[in-house]
Amino acid sequence: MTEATGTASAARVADVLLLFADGPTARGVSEIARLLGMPKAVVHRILTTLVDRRLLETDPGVRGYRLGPGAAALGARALRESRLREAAMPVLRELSLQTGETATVSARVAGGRVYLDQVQSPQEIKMTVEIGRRYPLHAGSSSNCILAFLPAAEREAVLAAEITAVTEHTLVDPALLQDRLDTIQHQGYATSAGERQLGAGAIAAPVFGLDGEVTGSISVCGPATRLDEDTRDKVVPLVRAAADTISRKLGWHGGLPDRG
Amino acid sequence: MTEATGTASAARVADVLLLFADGPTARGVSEIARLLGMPKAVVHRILTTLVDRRLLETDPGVRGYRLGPGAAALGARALRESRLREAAMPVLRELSLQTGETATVSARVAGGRVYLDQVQSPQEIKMTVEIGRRYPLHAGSSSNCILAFLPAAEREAVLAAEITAVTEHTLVDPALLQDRLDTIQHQGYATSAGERQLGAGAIAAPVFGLDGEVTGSISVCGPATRLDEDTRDKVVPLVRAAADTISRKLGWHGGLPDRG
DNA sequence: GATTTCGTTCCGCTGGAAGGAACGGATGCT
DNA sequence: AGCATCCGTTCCTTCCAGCGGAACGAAATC
Repeated sequence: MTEATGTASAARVADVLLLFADGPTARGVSEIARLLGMPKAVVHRILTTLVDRRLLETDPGVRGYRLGPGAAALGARALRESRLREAAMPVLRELSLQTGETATVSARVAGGRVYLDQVQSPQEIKMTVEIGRRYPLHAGSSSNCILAFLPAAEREAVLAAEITAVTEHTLVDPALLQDRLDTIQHQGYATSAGERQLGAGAIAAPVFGLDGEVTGSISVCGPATRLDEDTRDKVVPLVRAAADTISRKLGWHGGLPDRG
Repeated sequence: MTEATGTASAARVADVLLLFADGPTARGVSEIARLLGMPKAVVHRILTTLVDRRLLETDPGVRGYRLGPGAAALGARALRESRLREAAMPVLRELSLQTGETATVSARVAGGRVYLDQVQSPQEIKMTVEIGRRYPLHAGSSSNCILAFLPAAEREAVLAAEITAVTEHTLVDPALLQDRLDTIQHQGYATSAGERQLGAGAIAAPVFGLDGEVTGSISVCGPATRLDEDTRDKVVPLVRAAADTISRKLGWHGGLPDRG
């Protein structure tokens, strides 16, 4: 929204581009102009340039723009060479081995988080996630983990925004959600059951970067029937230890207020 | 290079971003400024903005910038929802079934092409490609296919640029390469053996978009020992037919000069 | 310790982008 | 069919935001 850093024109380009990260596959000039509060002429010029560079492409019938192969090349590399992902994967392999469930790693992005990668459970019935898909921060344990450890200002901005139920088990009351975030912040991990996907359970812990800010989270997830309260006691310390290991790999060197 | 369309400032942003599509993982301000011929101050401002939007992130020791999770979110979606990919995948499944080899689909991007997706061969010894990785247009059959059907101006620009050998079997003489491109354009498909990767063989055909321009290519690839001259005669018509099917799905409705 | 090279900051000038308005085509509603 | 709306695109003038040369401190190299 506010652009204090860098140049406003570059921010406009980035904002236009990021609009394509979720929502409808194709968007039109007027729609984008309305969403970002820019004149249509400006949006049109930016879109033209991005098409020229193949970051976007025009939809067949000349109605609307969508992501192009240039963005694909960029993103595939971003996924492949993410520092968080590289630090997490060996730890996740271990974690998946210990628990027998799928282990995932997510990174914080503007407006939510994305799954960077996963190590799939060897079991026949298992949970898998969609790499690179963006999810909001208010539902699910991987999301809530990030939200709970965000700087207060950013956290409140998310809570103030509209909260839409993803499933019937999503917490939609901001006050209740705030309570849960307090608990998560206090105990250093998050659990969830069916908030983002029905029948799924997960245990997640936050990952911190060099500067001490939360850069993402990891989770162990599977069918809710297997991740019951008994197994949870066994899994929680494993997930927390794994998250710590990854944070340290990223250069983080601190402690959590109410942790350990 | 030349920016006649849209705005120059947006083009600068796109160019900075696209620089991260290949080459070193992390790049510095001065390096980018040198590569793009911009003042350091400008590059620095753009980078600052892109970091703010999480399309880029700063490397640990504050030395250099690299792709961030925002780019990952963008690109994952671009791959997932590419029209070319969606049109190609069912056809590639069929093609892989018929040939027993790996089938791939590539899209043209600035400075080369990227693999959008593949259907892997069921055999134990098989060839696989790296999704999202960018390759130059002068080596390999998937690449040459695109190059051969590019508008003359663009093709000559590629040929004029420096041609570096990827393996010992890469054609580096522009004249010889031009001859091959003529052949490909004439017969409507391309074959290669070990140009991009030693021991690998491939048969590729171009895919055209609504406007009749080549938007990418598909290939059947595997160990060179299995893709010999005998099997080639069987595979070529299958690949050509598959490419035609995909082109038609994309709204293309024309014929090739020396084809059929 | 000297020197190069880095990332970052400052500031005055100017040229390119902004953006309101108008156009023509497509679509949908009555 | 006629009307109204909404779309993408283009035009043109005004002005302010970004350009970019230069200077700075830090860090790496020799």
